[in-house]
Amino acid sequence: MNPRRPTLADVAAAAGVSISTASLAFSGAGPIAPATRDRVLAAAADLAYAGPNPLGQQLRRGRSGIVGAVFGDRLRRSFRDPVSIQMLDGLAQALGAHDVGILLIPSEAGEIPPLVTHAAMDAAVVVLVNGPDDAVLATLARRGVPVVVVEGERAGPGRVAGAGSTRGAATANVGIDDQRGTELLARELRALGHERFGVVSLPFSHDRRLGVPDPARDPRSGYLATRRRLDGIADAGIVPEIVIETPASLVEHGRSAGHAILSRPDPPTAVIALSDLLASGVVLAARELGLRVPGDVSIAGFDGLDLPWLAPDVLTTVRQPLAEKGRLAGEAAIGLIAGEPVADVLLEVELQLGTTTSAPRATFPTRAP
Amino acid sequence: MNPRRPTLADVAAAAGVSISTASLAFSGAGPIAPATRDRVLAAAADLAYAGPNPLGQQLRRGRSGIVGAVFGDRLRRSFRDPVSIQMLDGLAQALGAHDVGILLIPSEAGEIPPLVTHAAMDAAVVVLVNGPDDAVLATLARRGVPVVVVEGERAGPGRVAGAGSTRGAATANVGIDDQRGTELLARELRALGHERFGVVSLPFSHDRRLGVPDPARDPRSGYLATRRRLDGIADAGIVPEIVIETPASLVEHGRSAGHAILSRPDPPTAVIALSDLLASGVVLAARELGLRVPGDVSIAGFDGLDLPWLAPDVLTTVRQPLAEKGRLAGEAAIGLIAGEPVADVLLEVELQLGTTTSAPRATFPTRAP
DNA sequence: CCTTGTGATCGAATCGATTCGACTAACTGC
DNA sequence: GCAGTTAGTCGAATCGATTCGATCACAAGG
Repeated sequence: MNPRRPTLADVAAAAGVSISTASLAFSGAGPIAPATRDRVLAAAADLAYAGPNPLGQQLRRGRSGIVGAVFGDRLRRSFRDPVSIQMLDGLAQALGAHDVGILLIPSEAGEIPPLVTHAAMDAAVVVLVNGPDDAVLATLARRGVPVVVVEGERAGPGRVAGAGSTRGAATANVGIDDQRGTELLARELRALGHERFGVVSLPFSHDRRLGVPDPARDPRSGYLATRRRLDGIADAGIVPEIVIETPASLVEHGRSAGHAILSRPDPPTAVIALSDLLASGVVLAARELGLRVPGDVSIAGFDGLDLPWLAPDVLTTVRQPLAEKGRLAGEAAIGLIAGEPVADVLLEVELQLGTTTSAPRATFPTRAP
Repeated sequence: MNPRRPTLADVAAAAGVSISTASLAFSGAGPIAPATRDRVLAAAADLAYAGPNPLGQQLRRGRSGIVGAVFGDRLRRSFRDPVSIQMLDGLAQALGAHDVGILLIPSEAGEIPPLVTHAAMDAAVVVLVNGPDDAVLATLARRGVPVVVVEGERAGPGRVAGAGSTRGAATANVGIDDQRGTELLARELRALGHERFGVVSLPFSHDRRLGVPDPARDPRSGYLATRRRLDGIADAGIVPEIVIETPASLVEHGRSAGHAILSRPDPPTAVIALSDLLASGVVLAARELGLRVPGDVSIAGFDGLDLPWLAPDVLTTVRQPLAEKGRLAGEAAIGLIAGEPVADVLLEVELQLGTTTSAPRATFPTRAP
């Protein structure tokens, strides 16, 4: 159709000015006579020139205006979870305020997506990290891409980025206090009088399965947030009677796990699920089994989501500031790109009591109905 | 720290070869002696050179390797809907197969996001379009970005892209047969004996509200998919007793609308919701009002999602191939980028009967319990 | 009248790669 | 032994912009 899109040079020629002047007309960075600018813009309109080619700008500036968002799974799975979405929403807000775009990078287990190795990005936000030696992090470090890790290794005071031989670029951490969250929850349930616990866990590692964890697979090599939440339960001095690992934070997995736990001969009186979606599945399972919540079994979650379909029940849970977490991750990325020193962030969580927890049913029936 | 990242020129110098030869060592496009290549790669490893700078490649190739995905709303809202997610998942798969990344572009009502005007992209996928004169589409056309429209204007046989003065780039359409979908659904309910209908609608336009539609606002200027689904109901010869517009496809909005419709003095016997999420909210509302589904009221949706929390009910709905739609949109984008002619796609939908619809309760009670 | 200052414009270098055409040297075939 | 290939390498142009420093004209100041 058309031989070629017009370039700044074409516009300059048509307006009878030099390329540098034409550039000034668009960027406004430098003195230019209003008449000249108008002439250039008129010529641009004439040629249907839609503004400077971003590719040229990017090369010149050494910036792509893009931050990669690496999620540790297929989008279908990651994004069925409102937790990821709210995070992403906060991230988009923070980056959008600086005209920075988000490049979506789903990362299947174990593989390094080509986008991680080849795509242009000024920084990356990596969510759901396995260990600190994650291959994705290593690749990004080698490329010199500044990285914000969300829910990764807990930051120490004197933390230094870039392990190994490769001098990696700057790194920042953003996360919540998972461990304290489940500890609060577990202590609360203990205080209510519960002594026998079941736990429905998030996946330990990329190697997803459903069932009772295999001791041979060390949870300590798995998702850090999962490990911390389990540790929090242990911190409260609780040893669960049964732990069931799920392949993902989804209602249906919670439901299966709930059935597995609650249809045992003498089920625990309290079930802690490591996410709200899982917990809501456990509530559904309890209802299906004819158990009253919290009369027969107390159920608690983690995240603080709105779960409209659980009405009239309201889940007892630990609220974490999800959008805030995303926003801070975005701002950290912006800071790293600007070359500023960026401090690690650990967000506080908050116990939020709902209607799904209460004291366990008495072993000896009381006289009240 | 380090003065500057090494470039291909540095590597070439270190290996004692020319820049062009060094380039060959990485790209493999052209003859090169194995020994030379090894020398170059060794030098690269030595300098911690992580491969050619994408920015340089992009400028040279004239391709960014990025497709923009424009969603007509905040991510938080768009992505709380599994419909968008599954689409996005299919899109990511198709584009990922060609090493093309997705740039996320949330687009608030009315505004043109800066990313649409400034970001580098080889093509764009635009979802949830208002009218064909959408400002975003116009901007992309002016920039010469090929566009795949999902759920936009229905394609005619001799469709020509680029309205107005700007010779826009190529365009393709991908969508489903919404109209036929709701028509099937409505006919089915009619065949069951229903005569009095309520409709819970998706938003008509960006101007979101909740309530009975204002006749002053012409739905014909709003979301095309919403309009088509309403038209399908009309095609079945049905005039609903009440239509309620919701601000978004979310369970809680369906629940509110369900309460509004079902708590009327003499409610309709069948409610058609234009999405499954809305329909599931209506089911919840019915349960809360003590109505039996489908005994007292039949409820149907649209999309064909898994709704685990509705168990043991299974929604009667119209299944649309969501991931497939995303995949096809991605492949269309790839085709447009390659400059191939791309045909419009209209995907078939399928009526899927569940447990939430049946014949209406008889006006004269039958003797059976 | 000459100097100094300033606003407007331009030329050329630069960002980091790819790729075409030219050149060299070694190798084949007669 | 010489013409014709061919594999390997290199120089230079190119992609489309930004930006620094130089130039030039004109006005103000002494």
